[in-house]
Amino acid sequence: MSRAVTLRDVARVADVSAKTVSRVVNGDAHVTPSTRERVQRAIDDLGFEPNLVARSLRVGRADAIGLVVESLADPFFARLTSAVEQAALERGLAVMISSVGDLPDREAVVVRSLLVRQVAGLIVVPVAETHAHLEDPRQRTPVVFVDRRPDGMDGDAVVVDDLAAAETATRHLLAHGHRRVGFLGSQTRNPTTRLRLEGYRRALAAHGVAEDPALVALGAGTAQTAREAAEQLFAGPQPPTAVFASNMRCSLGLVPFLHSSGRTDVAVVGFDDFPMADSLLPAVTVIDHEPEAVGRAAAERLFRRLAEPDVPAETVVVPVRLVQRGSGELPPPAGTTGPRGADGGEDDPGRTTDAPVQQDGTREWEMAQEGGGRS
Amino acid sequence: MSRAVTLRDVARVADVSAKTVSRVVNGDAHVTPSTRERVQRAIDDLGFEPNLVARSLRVGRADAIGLVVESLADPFFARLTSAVEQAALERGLAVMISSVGDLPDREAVVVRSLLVRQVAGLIVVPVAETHAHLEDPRQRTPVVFVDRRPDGMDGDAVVVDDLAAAETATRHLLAHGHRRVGFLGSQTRNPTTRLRLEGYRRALAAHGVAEDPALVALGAGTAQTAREAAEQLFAGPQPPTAVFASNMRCSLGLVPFLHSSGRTDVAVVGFDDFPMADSLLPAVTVIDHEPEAVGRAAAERLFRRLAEPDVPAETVVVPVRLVQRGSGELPPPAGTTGPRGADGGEDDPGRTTDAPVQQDGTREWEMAQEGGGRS
DNA sequence: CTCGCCCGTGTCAACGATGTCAAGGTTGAT
DNA sequence: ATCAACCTTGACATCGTTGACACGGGCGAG
Repeated sequence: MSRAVTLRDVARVADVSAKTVSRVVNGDAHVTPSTRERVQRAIDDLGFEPNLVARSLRVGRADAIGLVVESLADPFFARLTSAVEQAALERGLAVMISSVGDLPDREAVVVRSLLVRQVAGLIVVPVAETHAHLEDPRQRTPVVFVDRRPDGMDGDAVVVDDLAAAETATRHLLAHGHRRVGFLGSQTRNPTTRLRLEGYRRALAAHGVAEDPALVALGAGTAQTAREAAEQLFAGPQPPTAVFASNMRCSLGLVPFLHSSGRTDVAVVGFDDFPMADSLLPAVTVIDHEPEAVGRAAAERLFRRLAEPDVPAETVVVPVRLVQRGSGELPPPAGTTGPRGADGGEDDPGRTTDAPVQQDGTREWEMAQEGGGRS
Repeated sequence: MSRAVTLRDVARVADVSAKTVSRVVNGDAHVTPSTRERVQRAIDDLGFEPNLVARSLRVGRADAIGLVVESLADPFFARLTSAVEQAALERGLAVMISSVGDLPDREAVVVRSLLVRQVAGLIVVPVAETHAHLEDPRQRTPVVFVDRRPDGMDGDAVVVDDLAAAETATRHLLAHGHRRVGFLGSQTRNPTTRLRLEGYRRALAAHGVAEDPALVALGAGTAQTAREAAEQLFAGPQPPTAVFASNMRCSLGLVPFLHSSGRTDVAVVGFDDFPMADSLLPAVTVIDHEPEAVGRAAAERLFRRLAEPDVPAETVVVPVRLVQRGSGELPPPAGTTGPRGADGGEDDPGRTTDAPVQQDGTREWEMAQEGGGRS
């Protein structure tokens, strides 16, 4: 259990000052090659590794970023996390990760726990109802919001156009003749859910369909509770003939329920693609957005801000697309349909791009200046 | 952009020394109530938050643990990570995470990057071929291996009995009459894959079935490459009638391939449960082990070691069970079967527990002293 | 040749917290 | 009353690194 090797140890062996060793370690150009070589040899001989905690204290910032997500068990956030971690590693930054779970109040706690560790920046999936706990720290630590933006806060964000995407999904079902379209979501205090619910409502309104409160099931925070919410949705006297599952966990609860109860005739569109979606019968139609793309965009945005603290805030809108696989194109059972035929003419065949611009596969994203495009 | 509030600032306001503030912050009992109250008020007034980086430097350890997994995009590791993070949060520890991806050499890099940040301990899913890069640091930083144990290393570990589980899975297929059973796995330098392949071989041998190299497909590191490997498996003149997918990514590649090519008559047993497995037709039979249980057990083990560095190393074996859902019980097509009937008498009906002991739902795990149970 | 500049290197202090030790005060036992 | 033991509190050094600054020497410009 010998003490770790420090700069001073190296300095003694190389017969220079600690400062010079520091210069070599940090690749400072102002070191004579011969000195550099001597120091380097001492470093190698002793197996010196710089203590990043000490460095962090000295420079006032840890070389780590914090990531706060809703749930790591959700494959969407897991893949997002993976992309962030990847991008951070390329820049030599560590990633401290925290998940909030379904206790929104914990967001403030985990954010604080990251801030006291002096993270250089934060990427946050906002979950809490208010974000006052972020206002103050943002003066010192840049924050990039991802997946959604908290109410009334400006700043950098990487989002999808939830409202438009949800409206598209719902219109898709309506266009296939459904009039009793269910909505499955988590909490309305979750801004994402609220926006998606609003999109759902707009689609209904556009089609002149009155909203039936019995068709809106909320409280689906996990696959388990989503399943229960779905059960209730179908327990009523007039169950839906189609359902919009407004996030991956909802799909993961809804779809197994429909399968296990033999209701695979119900049309489904899910928000977020999920594993196996295209191997089910029918395969599940989804609104897809790549979590890796979202994660990477958020990380890049944060890095840019760390490099240039004073550039104006940007909102990156990640495109989504409707992937038609079958479940979303099921017709309603005879007798429940409205005036339109089952083959609604609203959608393009095949894969339809509903987002403002199509991703081109590189890292070019549509960028919108602050405030653009949100309602 | 005002400077952060420090101990000294609080000390000045409360008219005490910095040391006393430190005592209050750390709950030291030797402070007069009146002083404590005065200091506390100053802390609240100023909004003081201790700088954990400074504390870490002083005490020589960061209050964070490192977690190194193979891939966060794999839901198994994502859920494991979630459990570790949860357990760490309860103890006020941060979690720094790194994934290795499919470049085993990166393991040493990411481990190093965590060590220089002075993590108090590491939880590592071993991926690299050698773990010499861990030998030395382990003197200072405890390491718990999880999911598998690297060759020839002792120390704390939380594992599943890969060999026995894979043998069980393969026997299950053989018992249902299959004689051409395929194996889908990643790399044989991955100890997990090697053990599972060995289990597969033992099952074949036990049933007197000769191994056919054409039925062993390796190199499936991602769902995509797994799909390609599966395609090759079925491209040969004598394709398998059953396949053992030796990890989740393999299942995630194999199953969609079988579905999209209309080969849902092929029997499948997967290692690791995956989302939607029970909603597919046929539902997928799997060897299930709870990633949350594995993660939590690893975290608990690490915490115990941090508290008592000198207790002997322990290996925690997490139980697995075979979950029969249909795909693993499919009979071989007529004409390919051996002497046994389709309804092999080897397995119990319903859910079978193959691990040494059944988990009882609490945190009691079967503990094995070092060296027990591995071959 | 001299002045000034830059280059290589070193000295010193500081980042913000805490361990060590000691001072002064109080309490209790004799 | 006296002394020991204890309690509260503070001064100081220190964790390992880096920023600010200084110093001496070489070199180019005038």
